[in-house]
Amino acid sequence: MKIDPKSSADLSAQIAKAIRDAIIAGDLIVDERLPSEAELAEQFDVSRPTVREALKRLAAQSLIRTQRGAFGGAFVNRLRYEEAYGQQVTTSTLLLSMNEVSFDVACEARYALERACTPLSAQRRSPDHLATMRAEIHRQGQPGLSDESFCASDVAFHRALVDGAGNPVMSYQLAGAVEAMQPLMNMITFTARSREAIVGLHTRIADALEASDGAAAESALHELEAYTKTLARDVMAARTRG
Amino acid sequence: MKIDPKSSADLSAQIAKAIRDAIIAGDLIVDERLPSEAELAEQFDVSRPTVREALKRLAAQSLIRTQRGAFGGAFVNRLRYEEAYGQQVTTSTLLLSMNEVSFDVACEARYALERACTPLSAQRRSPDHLATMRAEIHRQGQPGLSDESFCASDVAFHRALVDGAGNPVMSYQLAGAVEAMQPLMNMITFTARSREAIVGLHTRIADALEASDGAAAESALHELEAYTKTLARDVMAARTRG
DNA sequence: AATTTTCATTTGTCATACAATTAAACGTCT
DNA sequence: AGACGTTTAATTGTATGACAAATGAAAATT
Repeated sequence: MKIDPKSSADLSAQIAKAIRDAIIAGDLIVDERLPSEAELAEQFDVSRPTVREALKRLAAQSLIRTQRGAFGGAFVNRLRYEEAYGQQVTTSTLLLSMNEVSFDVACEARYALERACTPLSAQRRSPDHLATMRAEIHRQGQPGLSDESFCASDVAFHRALVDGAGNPVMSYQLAGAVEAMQPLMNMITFTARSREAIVGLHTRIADALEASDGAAAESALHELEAYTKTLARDVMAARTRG
Repeated sequence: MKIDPKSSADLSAQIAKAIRDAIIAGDLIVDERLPSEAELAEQFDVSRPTVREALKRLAAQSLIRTQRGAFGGAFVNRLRYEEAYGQQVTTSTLLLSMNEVSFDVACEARYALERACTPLSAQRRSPDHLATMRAEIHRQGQPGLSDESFCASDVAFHRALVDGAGNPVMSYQLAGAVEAMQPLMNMITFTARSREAIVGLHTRIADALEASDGAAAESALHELEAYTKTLARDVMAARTRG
């Protein structure tokens, strides 16, 4: 685990990279304790603040966790799905907000990936998943629900759909695609009429999954994608006129 | 932009969160310069090393970049697809390696998502994408190619397939799913016979995309998934016996 | 006008010190 | 002996001050 003295990069970045590579390569295993900051400083021949900056970089990626006190220190962190979700969502959200991604492009990606889960979800969804979907559908039909709550419920519904596929890797991958869309969706004003249409499509999806009919669910998702794009287009048009 | 003095979390983590939230909320826009470290230290009422640790956390997520010298400082970074790819791949790779995800589960997720790109790729792939795929297929047929190079070429092939969909958000989302599998794929020894089978399926996929036949491409991808799982099972079986 | 020099600003790094936390080791009392 | 509080050593968290290195602007010089 060495650093390149003639590199132009920050020392803390180099040290972070060296440790990160060691973790990825399996030289440092989960829950293994890294040397103390003082020891690392000596090993890399830098000061402790520099080592600390490197460790904070790794902590920001959830690669390590630190614990104070005697027998504390920095430990290789087992990356949990939950933490990975969070990073995925943050990254995806920023990517969408900073790169002028059109609503249609983001929407297309999201629904295409979601449809990929549908056949599996039709086979494997548990009664729990179905119950969650039904509950969210009911919630979406409540009058007086704010647009933001409606969106949040929408995300919960789709998340249940994705989780129904019973593949945690897919759930993780989809988290970014679905949740990162939420800020974009929040720009839409959902009229009673459009909510009714969406609830109808959600019901069709839930029914199809209950009947283990993947194709029907996929078809409803296609329609939902098209309808969502239409809603967004209307919002844009109204905004341009106003 | 405030921090909570009674929180138990590290000050640097709180400060990083405050700035990150400001970026996500749009209070700090792309290329905007943050106050100098000294000013931030004063604003948050902490020392400069603490501020620096916070900034390094943000730099690790590519949220900011720093520049030395007069009129230098920390700037809000435009998150590029390339950087987002990198983080996605790192996170996904660690997730797969640390959570004892079975090969089948990872493989299923990858091919399911990839199939989601196929119909779009069949419609939109450019001659360039096709040429890349053909080139990689040719490469994969070369005798004397190492297993690692074969895997790398495989990734390049599938990446061209995904990019062919012409949706950068999908390409970004898929980067993790495809590249994170590589370490798992590298465990497989590809015999001349199995390479031939894979090249054959790749050719079918390329042909289907050239003919704009999404269904045929999807079908070939399904077979490729099944075949890959079979290969992995054989390796596992051999390892158990040996 | 072009070039060089100076200079102020800012990040990068170092050294040192102290506070806060924590678990183990130790000692005391029952 | 065992339960329970106390000390202690190790380690991270934070602060202070200093200097080096880079960098662009401004001033001085040719």
